[in-house]
Amino acid sequence: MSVRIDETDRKILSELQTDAGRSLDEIAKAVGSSKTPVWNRIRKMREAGIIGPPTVVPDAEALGFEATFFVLIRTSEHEADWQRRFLAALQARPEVQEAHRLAGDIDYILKVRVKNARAYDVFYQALISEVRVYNVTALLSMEELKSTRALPL
Amino acid sequence: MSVRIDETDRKILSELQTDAGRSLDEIAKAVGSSKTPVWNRIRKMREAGIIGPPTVVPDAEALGFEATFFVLIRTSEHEADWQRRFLAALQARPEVQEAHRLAGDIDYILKVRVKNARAYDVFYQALISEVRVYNVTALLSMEELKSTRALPL
DNA sequence: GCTGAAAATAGGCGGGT
DNA sequence: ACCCGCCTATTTTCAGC
Repeated sequence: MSVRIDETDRKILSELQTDAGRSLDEIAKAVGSSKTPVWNRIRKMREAGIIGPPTVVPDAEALGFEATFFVLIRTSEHEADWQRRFLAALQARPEVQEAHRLAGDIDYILKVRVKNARAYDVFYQALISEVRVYNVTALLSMEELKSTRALPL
Repeated sequence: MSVRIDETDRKILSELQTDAGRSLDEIAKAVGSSKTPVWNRIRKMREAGIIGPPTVVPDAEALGFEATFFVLIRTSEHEADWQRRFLAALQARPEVQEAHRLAGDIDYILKVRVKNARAYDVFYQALISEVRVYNVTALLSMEELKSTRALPL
């Protein structure tokens, strides 16, 4: 399932992940190639699922999402059914922007974006009423120092 | 500096943050409006900085970035100069995808994406050689259950 | 697999309502 | 402020090399 990506593909991705709004001509010039081959490579990478659709990142602060929490979760339950319900709950809640299953002491970490601390409490109460967790620690972000999804290609 | 966003703007943002690749006509139809007003609203939101340029999210796994760490950092140093250097180090390192200054016990959390555990160690050694930290805990992600930057508008 | 051009489509802009 | 249609740029396809 691993895909072979050459240097040109990497350059194209690098351009797209910083600004996908430019014309093919500009991107082609930036990577030292021409329109058609660049277009073909992008199409192939889309089909291979290496890149998703272009998206726009809204400014959370400007839209009133002023509270970000990182939530560390321990659970004592590790049965398949519990996991399935927990996963479904995370997927269903739009305030959960990231969810990872971890190795070690802490079982899960979530990144939760909400309008304010009050809204976090609503989320938290709803979550623990849906699935049983052993211990939850919420870390409140005071300042977002960096936020990107760009990979160092 | 707060911007007034009405229901139509919210709908447009909602469309754009899931797929910015569709034509203006399609988006206009989806939000129940027409080309010109939608275009004007998008332009205004871009100018106001509410949305950045369209970008494409590459599939990290497919590109060989197979290790994600969440790094919890405690420090004893809180002088302005230390903070400045720490911030500069984070900005300069492309493997740092997120960095937040926290309230409470733990001072900072980072999300670090690297090719493998070995690469994380390289990053870690480089970081602690640049800035002094008191305590570092790395949480290794076993599975990315959810990852989005979309806001619930 | 690249080039260049042709066809299809969407962005951008002005006038009208 | 929105709707409509024109013009232009860009995307997408397809021939030939």
